[in-house]
Amino acid sequence: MIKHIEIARLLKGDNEQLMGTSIEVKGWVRTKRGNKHVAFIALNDGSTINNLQVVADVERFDDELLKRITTGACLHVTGKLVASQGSGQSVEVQAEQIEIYGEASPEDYPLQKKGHTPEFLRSIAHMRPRTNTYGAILRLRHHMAFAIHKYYNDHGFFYLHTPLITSSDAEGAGDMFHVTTLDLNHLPMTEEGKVDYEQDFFGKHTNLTVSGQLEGELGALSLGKIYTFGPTFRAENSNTPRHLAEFWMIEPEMAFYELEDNMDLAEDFLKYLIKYAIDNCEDDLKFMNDMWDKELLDRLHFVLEHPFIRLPYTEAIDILQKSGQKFEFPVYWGVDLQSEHERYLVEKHFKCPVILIDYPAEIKAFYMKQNDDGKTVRAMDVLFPKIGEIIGGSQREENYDKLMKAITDRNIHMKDMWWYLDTRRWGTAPHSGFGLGFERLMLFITGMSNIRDVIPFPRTPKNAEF
RNA sequence: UCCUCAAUAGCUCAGUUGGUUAGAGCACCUGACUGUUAAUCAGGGGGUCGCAGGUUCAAGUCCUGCUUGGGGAGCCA
Repeated sequence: MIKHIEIARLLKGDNEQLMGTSIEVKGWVRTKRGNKHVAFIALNDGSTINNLQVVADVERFDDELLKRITTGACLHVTGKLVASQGSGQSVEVQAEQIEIYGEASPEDYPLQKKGHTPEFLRSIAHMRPRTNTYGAILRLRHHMAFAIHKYYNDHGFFYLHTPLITSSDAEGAGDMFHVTTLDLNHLPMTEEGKVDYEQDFFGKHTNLTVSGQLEGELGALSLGKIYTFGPTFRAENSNTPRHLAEFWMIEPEMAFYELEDNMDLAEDFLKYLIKYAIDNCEDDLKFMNDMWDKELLDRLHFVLEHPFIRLPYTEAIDILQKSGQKFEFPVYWGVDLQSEHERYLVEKHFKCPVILIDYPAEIKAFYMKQNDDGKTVRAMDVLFPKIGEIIGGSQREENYDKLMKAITDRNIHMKDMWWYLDTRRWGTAPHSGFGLGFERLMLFITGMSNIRDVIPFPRTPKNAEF
C-alpha cells in the first residue's frame, strides 16, 4: 500500500509501476455524475489543473455516503489505479474505500461546476482558489516567483531585503500609508499644533514603503548586483484593472550597469520568465488560453521570439505626430505620454514590445542620470501589448552635484535622505536598476485582464476583505 | 478622484410605449438511464427586482440621492 499520492504524479506519464496497485488519494470533488450502477467522481487536489477520475461501483457503497459526495466535498479515497475504460483520461481509480473529510452542502456551497465570472469569484476570494482558473493562476504565480529567484541567483545577484517601514517620504512615488502606534483619537500635539511624532513608536513619522529602490542602491553599491522582491504599498485612490494598493515588485539594482546594460537585463529577464512558464506550466497555460484568452500562447511566443524595439522619447514623439492618428491628448515634446500614445506605439505602429528611453527630465524622478543635452534623462519604460508599462527604470545619477541640483530643482526635502546622498559622496559609481510589477507580469503570463484576479487577496480602495 | 455603463432566482441573463400571477439557461431537489466526460432525459421547488426617497390610478420599467461592481481616464508598477 502506497500512502497518499498527489494527483499530479498519478497523471504523469511515468506511473507504470503504480498501475494495478492500491493507492490513496485525497482531494476536493469537482463534479460527480453517473447512474444507479456506477458513479464517476472528478477529484482535484490542487497539485495540477487536471482531475483524477474516481469510479465507484454503487453496490459497494452505502447510498447515504454517496449522497454526501457533492461538488466541493473533500474525500480520502483508497482504490486501485487502473487504465480507464472511458476516453477522457488515461487512468482512473477504482474506489475501494471512501472517507468524507468534509461535506459541502449543495444548498449553499457557492462554487458550481459551471463557469463563474471573475467579479463573482472576487466576492468569495476565500473559496476561489478551489476553481480551475484560480488554481492555475496561483500555480503560475508560484512558478514565476520561483523563476525570478532562480534567474537572479543564476546570474550572480544577491537577494536584498529592503525595509517595508520607511521614514523617508521623498521617494516621489505617490501617497503613502502612515504607520503609527499613536492613539488616533487622542493624538499628542506639539506647541505648533502639529502631531508630535516624537512620541510615536519610531520617534518620527513613518510610512509603508512605496519602493525598495533607494535602499536597493545601497546594496548595489556594495554587493554589486542585488534584487529585491517584496510587497509594496501605494495609498493612491486608483480604481483601475492595473492598480493595487498592495502589490509585489521586483527591483534589481546593478553597479557598473549603464542604460544599455539595464535594457539588456530587462529584456533577457522578461523573456526568461516567459520561457520558464511555457516550459514548466504547460497545462495551466493551455487552460488559461482555452478559457480566457485565445491569443495568450501566441502572444507569449511572439514576445519570446522578437527583439524589443528600443526608441528614444524624442523619436516616439516624432512617430506619434506623423501618425495621422487622432489622439484625445495632444502630442508635443515634453508631454508625458498618455495610455493611448503608448498603446499606439506598441499595438499599432511596432506591434511589438517597446523600450522608450531618454525622457524629458521634468517628467521623471530626481534620481535619474542626466544626459549631456541638459534636457533628458536616462530613463527606460518597457511597454507591453495589452497591459502597457510593465517595467520602469533608469540609469541613476551618480554625480553628487548633479543629483543635488535635481533635488533642489524639484523642491524635495532631503533631510531624511542623507544616507542616500552619502553613496554619491564616497565611492560613487555608475549604476542602474528597474522595477517590475509582479502582478502586471502575471497579467501578461495568465492572459487575465484585471489585476485583482492575479493576486490571492487583492487590496484596493474600499476593499480589504479576506 | 473624474467620465460612462450596470445592479432582477444560488450563478449568468431576458423582461416591449409604465399595466393583471416577473421569465429562461445552468445550479439545487425527485425520478429514469450499466462507463459518464461542464453526462443526458422528465418533473419540481426557488424572487424584499441593490438601498432610500419621489412621480403616477398603477413602477422591475420613469426621476433624485446613496451603495456596490464593470469599462475608460489620471496617478504608476
